[in-house]
Amino acid sequence: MSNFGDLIRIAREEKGLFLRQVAAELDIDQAIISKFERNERKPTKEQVLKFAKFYKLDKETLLVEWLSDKVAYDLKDENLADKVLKAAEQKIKYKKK
Amino acid sequence: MSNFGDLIRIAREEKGLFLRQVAAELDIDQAIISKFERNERKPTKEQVLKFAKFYKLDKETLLVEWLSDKVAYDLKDENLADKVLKAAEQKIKYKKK
DNA sequence: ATTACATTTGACCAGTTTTGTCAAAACACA
DNA sequence: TGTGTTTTGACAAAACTGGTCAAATGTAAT
Repeated sequence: MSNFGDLIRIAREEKGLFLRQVAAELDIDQAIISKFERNERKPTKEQVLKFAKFYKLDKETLLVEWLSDKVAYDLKDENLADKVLKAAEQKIKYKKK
Repeated sequence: MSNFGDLIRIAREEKGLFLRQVAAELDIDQAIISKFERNERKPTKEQVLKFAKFYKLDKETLLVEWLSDKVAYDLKDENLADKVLKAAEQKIKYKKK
């Protein structure tokens, strides 16, 4: 199962960059990026988009990864997760109309 | 499409109670309950359980309503909602193992 | 229109959580 | 040991939440 941290760590390693370099480029403290890569902290949406652009990753893929991490985290203690997701789906569908 | 606010408003009206009375009984400010009923504020989990008990509503139903409101709210601006929910479902399944 | 009561609104505060900064500690390895 | 990278943790600033209260608004009866 993938997650946001893995995606950006792999992307960075593939490009052979150091945290320091990415930090300078994106203007985000390298300690924070280290935490993002280990899923210890959640980035903001703006940061997600910065990573997508810089690493040339698909924006949508990265956003989905990030948002689903968040949702999964919110529901982590809930044994009702399945029902909740189904109900949420209905609500979102309904709102679209 | 139902939501948490509607459920507790209907329950209160069926019992013919005023906000003031419910507020006193549950020890929650009546202004806040008013906001819960209009979905202007989200209650805490403890408050959800208080309502379930007081109105004799099914705990699980109310919790699902509350959590799915929250998830739907988080995804309200995202046209990726479907993908996000599917991904979140996988992540939750995966974690259970 | 005035009274009486219920609900809603909005300003404010306090406590919590989130985000960012930094330097020191830990790690890797020549 | 020395050099460079990553991780950790303490701290502060900013953003978000939840609660309190009083004033404003709504509603119905007289």
